Amino acid sequence: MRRYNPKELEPKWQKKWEEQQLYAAYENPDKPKRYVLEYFPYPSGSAMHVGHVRNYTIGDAIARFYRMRGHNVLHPMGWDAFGLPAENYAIKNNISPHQAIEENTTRFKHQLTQMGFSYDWDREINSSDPTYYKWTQWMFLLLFKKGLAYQKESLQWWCETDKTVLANEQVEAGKCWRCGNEVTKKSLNQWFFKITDYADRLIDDLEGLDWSESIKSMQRNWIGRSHGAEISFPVQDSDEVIDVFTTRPDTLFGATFMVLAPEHPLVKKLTTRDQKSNVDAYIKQAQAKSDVERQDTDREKTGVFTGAFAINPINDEPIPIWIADYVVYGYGTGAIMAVPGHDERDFAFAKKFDIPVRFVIEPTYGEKQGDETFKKSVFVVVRNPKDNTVIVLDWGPRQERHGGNMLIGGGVEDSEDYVTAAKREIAEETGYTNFKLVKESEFLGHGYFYSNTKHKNMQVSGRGLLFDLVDDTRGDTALDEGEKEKFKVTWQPIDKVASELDDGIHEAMYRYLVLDEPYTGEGVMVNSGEYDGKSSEQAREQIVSGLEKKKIAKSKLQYKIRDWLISRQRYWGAPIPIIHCGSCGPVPVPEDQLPVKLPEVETYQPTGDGKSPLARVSSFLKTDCPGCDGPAERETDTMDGFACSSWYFLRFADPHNDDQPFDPSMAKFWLPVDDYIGGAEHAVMHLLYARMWTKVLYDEGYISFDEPFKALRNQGMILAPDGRKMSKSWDNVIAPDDLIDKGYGADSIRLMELFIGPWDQSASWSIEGLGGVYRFLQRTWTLTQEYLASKKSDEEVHAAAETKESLQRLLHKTIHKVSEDLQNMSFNTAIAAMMEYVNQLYKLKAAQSGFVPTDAWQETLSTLAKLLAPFAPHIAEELWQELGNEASIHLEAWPSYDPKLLVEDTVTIVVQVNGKVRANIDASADANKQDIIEQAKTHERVQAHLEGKEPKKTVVVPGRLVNFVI
RNA sequence: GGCGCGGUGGUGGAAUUGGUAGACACGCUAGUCUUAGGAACUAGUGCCGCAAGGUGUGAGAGUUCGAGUCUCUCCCGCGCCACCA
Repeated sequence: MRRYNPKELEPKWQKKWEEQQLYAAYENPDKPKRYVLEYFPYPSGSAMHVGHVRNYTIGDAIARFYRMRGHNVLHPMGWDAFGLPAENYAIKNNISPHQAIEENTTRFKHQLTQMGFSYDWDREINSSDPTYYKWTQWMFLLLFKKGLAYQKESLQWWCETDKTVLANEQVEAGKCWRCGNEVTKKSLNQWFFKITDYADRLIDDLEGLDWSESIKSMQRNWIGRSHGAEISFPVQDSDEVIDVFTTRPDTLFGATFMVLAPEHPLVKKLTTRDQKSNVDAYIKQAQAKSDVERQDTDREKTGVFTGAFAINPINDEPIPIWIADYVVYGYGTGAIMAVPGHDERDFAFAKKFDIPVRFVIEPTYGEKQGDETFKKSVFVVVRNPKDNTVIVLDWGPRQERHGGNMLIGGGVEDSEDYVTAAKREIAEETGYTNFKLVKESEFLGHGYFYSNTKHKNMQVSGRGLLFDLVDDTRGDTALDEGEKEKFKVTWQPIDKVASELDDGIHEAMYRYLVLDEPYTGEGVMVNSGEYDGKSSEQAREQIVSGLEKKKIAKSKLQYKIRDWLISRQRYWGAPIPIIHCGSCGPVPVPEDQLPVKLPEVETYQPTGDGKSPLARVSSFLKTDCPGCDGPAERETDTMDGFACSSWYFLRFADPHNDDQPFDPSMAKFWLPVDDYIGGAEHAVMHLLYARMWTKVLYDEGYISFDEPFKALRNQGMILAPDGRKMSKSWDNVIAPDDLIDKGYGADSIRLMELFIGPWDQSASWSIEGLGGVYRFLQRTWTLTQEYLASKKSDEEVHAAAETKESLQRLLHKTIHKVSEDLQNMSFNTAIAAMMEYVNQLYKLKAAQSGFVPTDAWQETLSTLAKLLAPFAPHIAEELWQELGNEASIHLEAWPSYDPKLLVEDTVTIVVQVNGKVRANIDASADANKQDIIEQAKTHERVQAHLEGKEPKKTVVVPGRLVNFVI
């Protein structure tokens, strides 16, 4: 009998498939199309490990499944060869990028081939090839002509290690996405793509996409749209105006100062003579801080007064203008109106610099019912400074409009002031008598609730007061017997209380009195002139529309996303197709002169002087202006590698086109991508850029869809067996090549990648687990070989109808399960189902001591091979052909199942007594309820638990269970 | 702090509309066979218990004949964002 030897049979089939062009994609309109795409790799590392391989295994299983189901599948592969990853690899290994790409793509392609992935290699693309980047440059010119590419001198992220500027998206927590070193800022003249023009569409169109919620939210987060208003504050005794952006125009009356970012251009103009030295010193100090330092939220607020004042346009009040580094220049207008009463940062700043705080919104909580009885009230916190605890009244479980954890509270009598009332309430409700007033809230709180003691709807409005316990002298409470039981007096640690309080007013008061936090929520307007009494939501609209008429304010959407900076001061990228002419300015390279080829150079190392190495190549640099024929210079920066990957999925539809980036009819045929598979690391880089370019092409009429990737599948990471990320520095990298060498074979690796757990969850690689799936393949192999051996012995076989039927039932059940699971991408359970199936086949074989009848076994084993084909294509093909088939299994139709064979004649019914399983009985599938109940009752274990009693109630779920309730 | 995703044996993980919790695999235990090898095969394996039985899906409550699954409260872990006005 032949031994299972993947080392021999896998390369054999890989070669045959290649010769037969088995996986070539054709535009056949008779079949439904399916475009399955995995992120194309940077050929940057020395090799791929089993973590990378998972991505392609998932894609290949999907591609093969749909191919067998009669779809016209496009499953291409290429190389993201331009850009930092590839060039840094070359620098590190001291070779030219050309050579690095050549070597790495060869190695990667070999790795992919030996894994047996079904790519149409005829469509292979390489983004560093002139036939490709010609069209990347064409795309640049398209953006340029649309006014979506522009040049600007500005301060940008600069990576000193990689010696280039970076886009915002490419800086993660102040570190370069490639080398992980801290970035600095540098001012250079740079090219940008105007992605901000697409911000709204990039957010809104997420809605209809089949993407994970987490990626969508990352993109929304990144684009950072917030709704608010821009308001102009005139500067006192000056013609200057300070514009601010705020999401809370309703707090305008509470603005008691303004803050400009230290970099704000108005700072120099506004600063008065006597403040100049302070301001200059502060600016200098702010500049010295790294951006990472500046973003540290826990830092204490710093800032200085400019000496100037602005006029609050809503009430003409002069308010001081400060500068502080908690205001960032890049967002909004780089200036804010500061409302310390209703913003935590402004509050902290105001406290530190003794700036007045004005409260203009009072918290409200609860629904107003309309029939409330009004009561002037107090909300009282009693603190024990000795152990930092406070009194919380526990009114029992929180019900709809009463109960829960509360502060001390109560009504204020006509003869009392707030303090007197509060003292009385403390004594009455808790018995404590010796305490002193510490703080009283300047604002009121308004609560609407149902009083459980008075049995009616109440409105309470009043102040919050904080008392410190002097000693724990405690007299009797003044409660009726009935009242006493309604709540308990408890002492709780100070820092735990706020979120436990069940009433919004109590919480707001507590936060202000004890935690020193301002009120940032919604509420009712006060100290706001004509807006007093309105809700803050209402006032927000009305204040803006009122000022809008006077042209002082306008409602505005503000975004965090910045334009995409695409210039790179590096050699290894697509040259930006622009010529700078002294008289014509920046002129696009005429389309017929594309590509602007990357010149061969002796040294390509980045210079670090803010210019790309191309600036040293005079033959490249010097050219004639296409406009006026005068002497001119080429742009020497290259494009961000992410530009190349922003349209590659389109090129796969028509990879050899010399006249266009792609034929629109081809794009129309294949796109959008149906299944896009890759890691989550591109959430806000590639995926955002590619969506933008797609929208540009859509707007220009080149394509008929405006989202490139219908479904996005982010596979989970494969970790090393030690649970850490695979990395050379940890020395825990597992390469598929080694496993293949050891004899496991690509099929086992592929199976393991999927069986290890749900495809979208990360998992640690397990060599023992790999042994498990290998054993499964071997068992499948041996079963088939034994069958073939018995067939050849030419014995007379007796077709036992009963066995045939059980084989068929088992088979159709398995087809059903594997098909459903594949459809739902439940690869791990699909594989489990096949394992179970093979285990059962072994048992059946043993039970009948051999393979009878032959024809049913032939069908069983051939179909098993088909089910295995998307996962383990080599062994599936080998067994298929050994079973006597000529054509490739991968051209076969996916097996279908007969629903009739899924229905069992007899079913196992669970018998429960009081919900606990007591017995299993077998009953025919169509038995009626009464029969089943009778049958269940007679079971001895059931009888023991029924104890001779008649069930109070009997629940029957047909075909599943009987439950007797006694 | 905000948003998103999770929590099931020794381990990775299974469980249609609520209906036998732990499929499948790893590991472990015992056995069979063997050129005694980290092979193959057979049986067992949530926990407590000799057993009958009890108990069990992060914790607590609720709905239900019945809850891993639904509702509420809380705890823990991971990811992303965060002085963004």
